[in-house]
Amino acid sequence: MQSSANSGAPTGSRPSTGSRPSAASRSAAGPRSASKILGAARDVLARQGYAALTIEAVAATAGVGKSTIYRWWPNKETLLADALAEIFRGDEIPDLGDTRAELRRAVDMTIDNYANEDLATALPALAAGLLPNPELMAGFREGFLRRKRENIAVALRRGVARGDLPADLDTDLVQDLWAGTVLYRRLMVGASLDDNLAERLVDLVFASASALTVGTATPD
Amino acid sequence: MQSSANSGAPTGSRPSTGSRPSAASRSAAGPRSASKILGAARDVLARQGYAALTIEAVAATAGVGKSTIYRWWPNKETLLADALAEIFRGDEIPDLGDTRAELRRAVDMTIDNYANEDLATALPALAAGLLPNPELMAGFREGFLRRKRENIAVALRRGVARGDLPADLDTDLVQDLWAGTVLYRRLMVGASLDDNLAERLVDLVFASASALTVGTATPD
DNA sequence: CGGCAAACGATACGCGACGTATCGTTTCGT
DNA sequence: ACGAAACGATACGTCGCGTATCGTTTGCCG
Repeated sequence: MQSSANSGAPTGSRPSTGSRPSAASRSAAGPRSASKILGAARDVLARQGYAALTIEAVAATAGVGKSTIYRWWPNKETLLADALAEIFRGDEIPDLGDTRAELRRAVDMTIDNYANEDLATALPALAAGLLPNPELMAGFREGFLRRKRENIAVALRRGVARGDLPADLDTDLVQDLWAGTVLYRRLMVGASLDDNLAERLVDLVFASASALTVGTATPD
Repeated sequence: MQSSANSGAPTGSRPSTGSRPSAASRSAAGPRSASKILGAARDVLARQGYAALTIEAVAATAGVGKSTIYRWWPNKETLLADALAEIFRGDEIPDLGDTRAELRRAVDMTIDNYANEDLATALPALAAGLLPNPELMAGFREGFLRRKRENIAVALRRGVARGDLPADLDTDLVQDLWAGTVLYRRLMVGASLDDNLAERLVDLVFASASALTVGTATPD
């Protein structure tokens, strides 16, 4: 589980520790309880579901005062964002020598992330909560999405290098397609996320090279 | 705007009026204020945003007592579901004689629905709120999604009949692809929903017929 | 080793929203 | 004109957010 390598400082827009890593030689303060708190958030989510995921429940579960949480995260959303960033997987895709196998792995990873109902609930709820606040939303995208997407983009580019995918493949659109379809099915339609879906989403990329390139769709 | 033809009884699991449309000739009790309330919900959403969309705000805007709302909708989610069902468009696609033009119109309609930030926020927030309650979620899918999707499926089937699309096209998957990508871009990525995107999503269906059929993806 | 500042836990508070309950009033069909 | 259904107002209990206060623990630095 490499995506949770960071168990450190919260990203709650009040950087405290992380912001001046060089200036003050020592001390400079920092949370002693961040990992305990994020762990408790995971716990509450897993055991009692998203609806029960309140700051007060997390504080109680972590054996921590509410004030400690609010000292490091400005609000519920930022805490939840940090907790989800640790839960959702977005690992690097190893070089398997086989483009199709790598892409299948990328899709499977997305599907796994949504397998749990509480995760599938928490992510859109969080995103919707963040949307009206551009600053928080930007932080969320940076901390939550960027790395995962880049890891998959690397695999896509390997496929391009192998000649299996078109040189001007739009790696962003491909990922939006995958992740969007999976999210939409899970959240809105309630359809199953099975092997068949995964396989077809991979097929799609191979079958529709012309529509997934970065150029304009219909050059005239 | 044909999708909002129903301005009538709420779907809040307490059907009252709507459930026996034939039995009692008339009267039989029913909300006199449903349309006022749903209109107020639209109003609050449009004018003050999703965060301000509370039952009490809707009641005040509608000039209605809170109790009247709770008399017909068991909770906030069901009211919101009915309000959104009236707001989001899902019209029939007219027969234009041109498959590509019809599909483009379908995609544009989805994009339009998400153009407004409050709508783009409200829908995933609502869906996430309903997800833990299967009964409410089922009602929402029935009342909100089914007609819109069927209208688009009709256009897709016309394309099949014209020979422009493969006979075993998976019309559900196609729609998940479109709607999912648009939702994901809007909600998670923050990317623009422009003509280029619409055009490429339409292209995708034409270019990847083999991956979008109802059969198994990889027959062996 | 002693001191000090940061981090901490507890607790109380104000606020707003949900959802319930009560009650007198209006509407409307018969 | 009557009565039932729908209504509006209002008060209430509960819960969770986020703030504020305060005394206590921790651990680094001299």
